[in-house]
Amino acid sequence: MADGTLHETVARLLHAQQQRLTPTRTVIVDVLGASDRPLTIPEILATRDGLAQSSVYRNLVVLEQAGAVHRLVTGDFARYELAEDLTGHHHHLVCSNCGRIDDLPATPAVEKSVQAAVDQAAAAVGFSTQHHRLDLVGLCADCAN
Amino acid sequence: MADGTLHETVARLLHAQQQRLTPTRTVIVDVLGASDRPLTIPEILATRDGLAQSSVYRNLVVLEQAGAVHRLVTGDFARYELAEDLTGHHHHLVCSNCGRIDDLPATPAVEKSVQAAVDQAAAAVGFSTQHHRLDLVGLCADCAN
DNA sequence: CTTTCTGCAAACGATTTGCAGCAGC
DNA sequence: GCTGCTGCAAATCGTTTGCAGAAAG
Repeated sequence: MADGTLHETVARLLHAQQQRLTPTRTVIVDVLGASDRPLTIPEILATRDGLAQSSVYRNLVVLEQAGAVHRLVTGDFARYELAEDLTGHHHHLVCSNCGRIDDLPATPAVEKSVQAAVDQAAAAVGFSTQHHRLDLVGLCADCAN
Repeated sequence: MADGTLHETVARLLHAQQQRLTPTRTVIVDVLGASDRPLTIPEILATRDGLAQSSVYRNLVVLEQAGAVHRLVTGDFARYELAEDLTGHHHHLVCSNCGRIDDLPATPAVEKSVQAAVDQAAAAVGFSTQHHRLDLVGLCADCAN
């Protein structure tokens, strides 16, 4: 997705919540958009000087409520990524040794069978599925040696 | 799994780490084993009187390191369940409205396609998969109305 | 007896919030 | 001007840890 389009899309999501696309929010969206994996708050802060920690926290809440950003907690602290509407559906590779998390683009074959078989089982117990999360836990290339 | 067998299995896991199956640990294992969904610390504390919060936290760490208990963080705080070795592989139904999490037994069909297709994609980027986590996010029976 | 477990209370650290100043409309 | 955003510092809250007594071997 081109940057211009990304900014426009986020701006639209924010406006729907009576929120603006401020400079700080633009920076956060750019940082997340430039990464191929979910980032922690310290990682976001480290990319640019002049970002206040509390502002990043606060804006991530706003961006998450607007549906532009997704929060995920796997280890000891939270990580953030652009919402799948903006980046496309994907899964995560979680390294059980070093905690690193990478993105793995979804494969159509898996998606289809997951949706079909699991949604059916879920519906049987009265659960209406909105979306799913699939994480693979194992050793990343570095930790596997 | 019969209770006797469960206790024996957990005791064996603990002994492998030079740890004992103490009364508090037995209680925790029983509480988790009696539940069909992962429990929070407050929920565990509420089931029995006389449990000290710090002891529960400390013993859950020990039980997790021994491989008897699994910790998962989805919302604002952690939840615990018996390890899949003891309960069998399953997925989670996460209610996006009330935060409730229920277990969903794994279906052989999905497992097979997930393992095959996703593991292959992961291996292509140098990742060696140990296991996977599949959560369905949506509305539980109560919240769907 | 020595080592481990327990419970209390204090410490910790990631995240949240109150407040005063600044920017946008 | 009024309303919302920012940054600082203080508060919050789930979780961890130090310590002294109790329990297990």
